[in-house]
Amino acid sequence: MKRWRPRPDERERVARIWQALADTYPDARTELAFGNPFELLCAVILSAQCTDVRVNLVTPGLFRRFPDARALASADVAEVAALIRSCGLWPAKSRNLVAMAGMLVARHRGEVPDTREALEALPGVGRKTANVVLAQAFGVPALAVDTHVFRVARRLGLSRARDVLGVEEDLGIRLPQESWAEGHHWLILHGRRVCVARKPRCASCSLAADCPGAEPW
DNA sequence: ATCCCGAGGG
DNA sequence: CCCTCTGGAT
Repeated sequence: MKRWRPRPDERERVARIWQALADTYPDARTELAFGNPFELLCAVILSAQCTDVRVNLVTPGLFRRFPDARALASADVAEVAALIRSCGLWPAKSRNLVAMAGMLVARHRGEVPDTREALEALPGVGRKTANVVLAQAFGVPALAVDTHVFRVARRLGLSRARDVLGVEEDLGIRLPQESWAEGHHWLILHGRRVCVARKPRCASCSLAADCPGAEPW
């Protein structure tokens, strides 16, 4: 089995893409600002299938009532559900939040672990959520690939954009070291504002010069 | 009607 | 691989 290597021209293209995203979305860092890894982890779990606006609406109340893993671990699931109801998927999310906090207390002294294995072992935490926490809370090079990121990568025609791992590798090769925390947000914003699912606004896309599918779609 | 800052389960 | 779970946006 031959080891995959990015072609030089694609490396340069990806570098240009990151630069364009950085220039286009200088406001990305402030969109999700949380005080500690615990709050970040909870907020990312809440954000599944739901906009950041609604997440930011419920998190203040949630964290005031349950400030840390120890408090949340002994919470009544129904009370958590009531606090996060407007975020959607609340049956699973509330159950997972309490169970997740319980595991933080039982296995990690109430702290958020900093390894992929430990994070993905938490209930309600998959690869995407683990990558967000790794990158934003611990500065670990990990690109979170959600449906927005995946769609953008696919339209850009990146060589391994057939699956999530391929997208991580395609885009990760040229993400600047100091930008791991924001890279994910740039792509999210781009996927929401410009490279939208139904009718992408290619005319006002800052990546159009490097996108093979700029016109049709 | 379709899709989404997913994950778990069949 | 498929499906379901919520509510909101478009």
